[in-house]
Amino acid sequence: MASTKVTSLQVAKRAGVSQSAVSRVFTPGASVSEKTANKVRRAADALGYRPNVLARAVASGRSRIIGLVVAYLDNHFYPEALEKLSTALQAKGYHVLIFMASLTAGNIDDVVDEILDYQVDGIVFASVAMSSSIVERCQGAGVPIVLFNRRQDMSGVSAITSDNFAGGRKVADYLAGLGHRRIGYIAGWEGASTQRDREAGFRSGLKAHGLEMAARGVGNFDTQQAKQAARDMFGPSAQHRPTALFVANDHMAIAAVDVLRGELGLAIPHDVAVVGYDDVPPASWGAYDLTTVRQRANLMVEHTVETLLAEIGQPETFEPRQIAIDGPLVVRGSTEENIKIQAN
Amino acid sequence: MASTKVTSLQVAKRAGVSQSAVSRVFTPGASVSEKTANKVRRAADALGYRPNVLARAVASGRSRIIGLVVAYLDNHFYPEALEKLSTALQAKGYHVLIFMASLTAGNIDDVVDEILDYQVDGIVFASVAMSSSIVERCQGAGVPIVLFNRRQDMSGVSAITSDNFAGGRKVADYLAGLGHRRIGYIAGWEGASTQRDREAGFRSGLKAHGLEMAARGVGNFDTQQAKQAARDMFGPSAQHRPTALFVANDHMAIAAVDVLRGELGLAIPHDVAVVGYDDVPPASWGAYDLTTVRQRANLMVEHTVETLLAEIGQPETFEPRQIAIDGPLVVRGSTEENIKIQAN
DNA sequence: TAAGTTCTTGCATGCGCTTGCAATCTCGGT
DNA sequence: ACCGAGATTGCAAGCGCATGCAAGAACTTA
Repeated sequence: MASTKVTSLQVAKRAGVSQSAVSRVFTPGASVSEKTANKVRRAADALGYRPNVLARAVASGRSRIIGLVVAYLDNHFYPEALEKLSTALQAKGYHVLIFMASLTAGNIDDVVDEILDYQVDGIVFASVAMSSSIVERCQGAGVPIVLFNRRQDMSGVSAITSDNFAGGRKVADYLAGLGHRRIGYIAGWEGASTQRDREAGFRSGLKAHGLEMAARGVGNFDTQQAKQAARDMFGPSAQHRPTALFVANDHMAIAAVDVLRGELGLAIPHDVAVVGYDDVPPASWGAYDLTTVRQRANLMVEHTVETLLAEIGQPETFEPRQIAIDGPLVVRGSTEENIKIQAN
Repeated sequence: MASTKVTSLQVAKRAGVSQSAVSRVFTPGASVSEKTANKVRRAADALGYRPNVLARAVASGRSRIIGLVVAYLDNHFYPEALEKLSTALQAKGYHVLIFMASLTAGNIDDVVDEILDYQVDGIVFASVAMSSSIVERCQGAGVPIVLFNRRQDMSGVSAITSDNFAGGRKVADYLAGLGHRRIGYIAGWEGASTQRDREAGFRSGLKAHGLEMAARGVGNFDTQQAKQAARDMFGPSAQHRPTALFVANDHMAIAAVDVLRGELGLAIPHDVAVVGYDDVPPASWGAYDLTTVRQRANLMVEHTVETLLAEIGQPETFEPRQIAIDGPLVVRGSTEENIKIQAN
């Protein structure tokens, strides 16, 4: 019904109250009597009035917009997280403004500037390499930030990750427990804490069993590189092939499986057992049935939202949090023949 | 360096010009001399000034925010599209505010209200069922909309899709050409034009070859339902199994393959050839190697952006566009034994 | 019932920026 | 050196809403 742009002033006139009264009615916790609130609501409904979020933002200094910086959406873990994050924030009255840090700027710093231009109330960095200049900029602007799926040992910024060290360790324990003695590893990108922690945990686990990494390739979280690493490690020219392979994430692990099985004709798990990390949906698909460490996206998102909103709410008393969420090892057919208990 | 919130007024003072001069310097196409522009830029840099996008938005009525409504991100086609869309819009100076229409409201109408509250300059609906009330609301608010991957035969709203009819037809042509005579189909959700068009094209293609659909299941774009449909169609109790199966999208096709191969022990393509639709990344993974019709996400996004910006730019002279982009049939190993020419 | 509280409400101002308008400049042409 | 067209510039009035403040209303308490 509403023609265009109904303002609070129009509602005020129709309701016979002041504009500020209207504003108060739409501001939770403001002081208004039931009576005027009703008058205002009636008028607002009749006119189809809805507060202008942007005007509200410039007036109040709070935009209820959260910036999300994300590097790539290839790895299915991120769309999943994005979906949950957006939904969770929506439920709290916030909304997500997306910024792709990938191809575009190359320079995350530029992206951060763009975000700040929008007066966001907070920023979530999903798997993005931080620099101290970024942190400074945000802190200078008084904008809380939280790292998602990345840890940074730097001036108190909050970071939510899964417990990658523990996860890596679990993999080592598990594979060693299965009797494997020659275990290879395909690493992710060194710049990522997820990679470093997973590998550290894995090595620590191996060590505890008196083992060492039998071979190491680098995939940089890229499928092509992961494939090449798998070829190098298991190809015809390779000697002393590992009997088990841990890959730093599922995305690469799947690529590796394709090489092992499709190109090299190896049977999984008979010739080589494969373990990934993340438990993205494709990991459970029949053709891969990949043993992996689950990242509990739900929990991670929950903590991310809670942490961010906590800091937005109480900037001065807020203490940065570094949360690492433990996730279970999900055993599937890529490591044990008999495992066919598949849920679905 | 900047402490907090540098305003145009501060820049103006420092540069010795009026506040409006500063504004003009940061407004492309405004009238400013090189001389003052330089003074202003120098001052702005020194102070670390950046225009407040929100204030600009309320003053000018243009927010440079595009709302994106998306139902689910499971189907990998959407993250991909989202990534490209966001990147493309970013390049044009716009940004994407995400709204999940899935679990949350149930009621898309509420989501639309929320979006409009943000004074977005336009809205992209990705695979969302539209209602005329939504369209009215947006038109009433003067906000251009474009449907992505959905068509709606309704009051001139723009819609960008792939040419699903042609795609379905190609599949029929192709399978018939391979000699298949009993071909099954697993449908998507009836409410989606993609489903209807693909099926219509497919049927039309079969007919041209003197064939009819040999079996039909319904997957509603959901993997579980697709699996069940596959079981029903190819399970032990089924008779006259089709020799080929067309599934309305890759997401379901992969699930179907898992059932056919994993549960029913059928060989693909020997026992049954499978074709999907979308060409999402997993379709090309070694374990599936799925023949499919490619949706050219890049082109679709390009047209979406162009259409939206065209309408934003010239609302009065704009003519709604319905664009259907043709995509090639990508032949892989799920339909022909010898196809192992895989790009990567 | 009067004094004292606690609630409500309107006023006025401002958030940071855009933009129509009118005044001022700049310059080429003669 | 003078005039007019076009380019610059500052002024001031908003954009739609939030919010401190002070005045008025409503409610307590004795």
